[in-house]
Amino acid sequence: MTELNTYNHLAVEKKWQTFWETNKTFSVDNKKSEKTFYALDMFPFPSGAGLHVGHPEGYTATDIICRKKRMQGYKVLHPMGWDAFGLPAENFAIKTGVHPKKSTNKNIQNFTRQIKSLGFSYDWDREFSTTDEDYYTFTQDLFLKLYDKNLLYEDDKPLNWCASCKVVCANEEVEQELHERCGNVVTKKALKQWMFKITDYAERLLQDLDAPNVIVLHGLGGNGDSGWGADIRKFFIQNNIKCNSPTFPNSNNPQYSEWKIFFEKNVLDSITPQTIIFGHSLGGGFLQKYLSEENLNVKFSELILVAPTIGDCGISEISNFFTKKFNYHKISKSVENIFIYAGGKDPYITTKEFNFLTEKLSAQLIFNDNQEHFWGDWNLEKIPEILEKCKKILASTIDWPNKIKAMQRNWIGKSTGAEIDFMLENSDTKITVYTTRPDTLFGATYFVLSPEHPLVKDITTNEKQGEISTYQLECSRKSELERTELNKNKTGVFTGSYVINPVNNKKIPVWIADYVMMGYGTGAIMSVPAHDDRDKEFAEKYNLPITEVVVDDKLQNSGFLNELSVKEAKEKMIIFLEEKKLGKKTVNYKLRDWIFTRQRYWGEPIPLVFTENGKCLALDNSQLPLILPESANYEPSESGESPLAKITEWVNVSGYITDENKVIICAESEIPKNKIFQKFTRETSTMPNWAGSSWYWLRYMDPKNSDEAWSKDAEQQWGPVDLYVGGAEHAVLHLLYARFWHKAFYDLGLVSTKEPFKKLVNQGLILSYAYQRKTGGLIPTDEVEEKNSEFFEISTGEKLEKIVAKMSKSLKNVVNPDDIVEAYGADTLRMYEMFMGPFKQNKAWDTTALEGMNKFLMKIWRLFSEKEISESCPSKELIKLTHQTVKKVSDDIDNFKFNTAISQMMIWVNAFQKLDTIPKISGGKFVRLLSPFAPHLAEELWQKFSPEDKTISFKSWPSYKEELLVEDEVTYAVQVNGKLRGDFSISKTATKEECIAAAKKLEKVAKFIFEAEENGGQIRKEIFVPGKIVGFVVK
RNA sequence: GCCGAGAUGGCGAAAUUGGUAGACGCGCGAGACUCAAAAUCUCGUUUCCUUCGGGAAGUGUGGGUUCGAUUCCCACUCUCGGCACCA
Repeated sequence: MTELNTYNHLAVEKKWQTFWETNKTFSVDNKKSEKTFYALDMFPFPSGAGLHVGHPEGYTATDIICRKKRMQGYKVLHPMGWDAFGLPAENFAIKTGVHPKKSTNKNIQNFTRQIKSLGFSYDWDREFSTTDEDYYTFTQDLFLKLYDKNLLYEDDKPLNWCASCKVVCANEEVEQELHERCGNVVTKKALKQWMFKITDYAERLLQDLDAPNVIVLHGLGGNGDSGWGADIRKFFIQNNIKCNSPTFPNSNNPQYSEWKIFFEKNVLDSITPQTIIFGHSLGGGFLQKYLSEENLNVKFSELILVAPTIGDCGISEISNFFTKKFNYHKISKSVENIFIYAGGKDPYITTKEFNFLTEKLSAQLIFNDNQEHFWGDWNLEKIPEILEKCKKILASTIDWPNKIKAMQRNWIGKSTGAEIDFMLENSDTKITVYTTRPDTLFGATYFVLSPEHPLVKDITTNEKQGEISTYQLECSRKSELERTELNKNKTGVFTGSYVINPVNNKKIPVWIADYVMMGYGTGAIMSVPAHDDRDKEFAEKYNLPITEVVVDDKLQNSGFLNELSVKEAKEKMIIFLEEKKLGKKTVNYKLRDWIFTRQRYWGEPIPLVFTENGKCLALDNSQLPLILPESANYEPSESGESPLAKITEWVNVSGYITDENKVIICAESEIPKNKIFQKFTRETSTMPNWAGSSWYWLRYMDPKNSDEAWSKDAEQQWGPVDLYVGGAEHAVLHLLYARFWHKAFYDLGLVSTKEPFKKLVNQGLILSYAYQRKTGGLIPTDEVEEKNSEFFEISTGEKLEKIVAKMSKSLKNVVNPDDIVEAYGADTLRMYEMFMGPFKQNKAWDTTALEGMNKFLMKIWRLFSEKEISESCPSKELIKLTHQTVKKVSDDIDNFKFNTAISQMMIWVNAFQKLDTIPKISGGKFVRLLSPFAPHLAEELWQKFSPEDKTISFKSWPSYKEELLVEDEVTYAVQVNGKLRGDFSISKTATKEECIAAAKKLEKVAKFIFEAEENGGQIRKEIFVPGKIVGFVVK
């Protein structure tokens, strides 16, 4: 092979990486731009093991999309950084004695080298680590903002304790009773901890998972199919959001009663808690009147009143809409948020009236001096404030995989039911239960308290005291795991007391049993063994009575509920309970507050101090960053005390309290005159590693800002993240915490969107092959030999099965990206990982297929270096192929179908390699299509096309012409009775008759029709699908 | 048990308003080039039958709708992932 044709991937890749780095090709500034795109990879924890081949999978996908967006003229924010606080770094430090700061920095260096070797187009000027003082000063600052917002409290209830890591963990970090970090059993331990009130946000975290549906109500003389109302509908439907803009009857001469009937028939049912309603002019006026007089079943999300009529405005046609004053209080209670868009030049409604309405509805007013009535056939472009609003709605609507949304819904665990009060027999003690089936109250035949319920000691009769205490002790000794594992065999003890069923005054026995948990509902249940499996099992074991109250969705033995359906009975029972003050409708969540503090060294110190009286105060902002002390003994303790607690000179400090009730630490000599010098002790716990990752996407927008975590301008410019790519393992950890903090930031006015991540995509895992014995044991790869596509264990000769398994050191099937880059190059690794299979699916690593990809890239190299690039015009066929390829690759990138995009590029190469010279116009398009996938090779090739360009990165993305995609001649398949019998080619302009005639002429078709006719059939039907199929039905 | 995703050649997989199932790649087979090998190129490669023209079957299973179903509907089996005594 000649020197000319050798592609030296090591040299070429290094050359371009250096070029991009020294020229800061991918750096972006924050100057305002119309077309921006923010793509984010879940930033990695820089582990000592280095990069896994799974990392580049997601990184390559975002890189492809970013490189394409840049070529399409977008300003692209594509950052990378390090999530470097946390247990593994610290555990490594304890094992080796190397300070976590040192090992972390070393790991970051290694990760940086590895990631840079793959040629991703990150803006490295925005890089940071969560462990940087410049970064965690703002983690602490934000913590204090949330503390001031009263979202934190101290609690000393028993919580999850990992004895192996000697650390408390959040509920989200416990998987099947095991600590997700180390796999050891988690036990309960009572420790004082800071808790985040994530439960305050439960409803919003749940609701905002669902997309809104938008309804637009037009005004007087308007309709749903013209003007900006129709534009809004188009806008949302194009973005996959349901939108309805109905046309009201007789809109030139409207009657309220007629509109009301129409609204109730066509719109009302579609109103959900996620609904957003735009009402223009009379449409807004109508809705005010409707909400003022009628009750909706649900409180909807947003009401956007655009130049709303508010009363008699002198237009005779609508006088019947406003016979009496609105009940503004009732209107504002029907909806979460109201916005009013008003214009200073509105001929019908005065500014004074708008202000009046805004105040009455506690709405937000968006006022534009120059707007008139937002009317007519104007399109959305002409009403920028409404367009802005639509974009905001879209930005707050998340496009996430069902799986992740389902997991979050499940974790939040909302249920609706009732709390019902039961009275203890012969006593005025009241015990409340929570149930989702209030309809079955007549079937409650016994009553169970959790063993930890505070009332147990009060209600236990003297003779049962001993038995109960023994049982309680037994339960407290069981670990959570045992309690769950033994769930097949329920246990419990009778307390000796009875409660009275409030609907039938029957006395029912009170038991305690550990299948009822203190943490959910009220820690007490009414048992309906006929209609609950767990209650039934328990009742059967202890011979408790069972009363059936529902048969085939009909209530029976249930007094006033008899004959009702379950749904009706639930409603009626709740009304009954509320009227008699025996209970109330209740919503319950499984979500618990977020246990935030950790008893470890390697985390952000918490900027809180305690006075000598034990009062907790926040540090003044000027005290940040509160630096993690350098020379700590970072061994954790058995007691759950943080290693920081041992550094007495750090813990014990003095200073004074400011007028804002914040603490400043200083020497006595520095105290202002009117302040008292006093002692404080610091909070010694640290934050969990989730803290740093709960706001990092915002820091990338403005990473060098030393005054604030991010500026408003930067946030408005880039937020929210357009595309977020990472593994599904963070479904209820990072992704829930991040949404929670972001919503709190939204409430604080720090961000302009309700959700942080617009589109979320999870890549599949990259797995490896492993070899399994019949008995199930896995054999390391190097102890296996292959004979005729079968696998045998070398030592025993036993036949093994090839299976797919996670990469692991012990199986010796780990692939190191460094080795691949060295041997085949970054482009090969990138292309291979994209070609392995569908992006979202798990895939097994196959080295021979990787080699195949390398061959493909070398084929491309030879195509453009061995053949002359000519000015010749490609054939019609090849022009068509090139345009098809442009379309396919463009569409596939947008849809994360990288595997088929690459297939199409292979088809292109296979066709063009048959030529003697490569037409420059086609080749240039191809190289640009290739560049997001294999940027090094593409840069190198681009020099052959356009040596005056420094880089291909900003060349325009190729376009295609729709009309060139179809041929002049099309091939029709011909079917007889649904079976393929032949095909023919014909001009694409041929008529149906011409095609059918041509089909009948085909020998085989004629034969089958003839045979059918021989058997007494005839042509019953002729089918014609333009451009595709001609069919005959012969019977 | 509940929720989510999925099942197509020897293997990874394509195929969306229902219209030629298996694109593209890996592997395998044959050939060309070569002293030879590697690399490269060309051809073939769902299964079964075949008189070599072709024919039949075929997308987890069983039904249904249709001229026509991988695609839509009903019932079921299995695999993977998550949650789980949540009243």
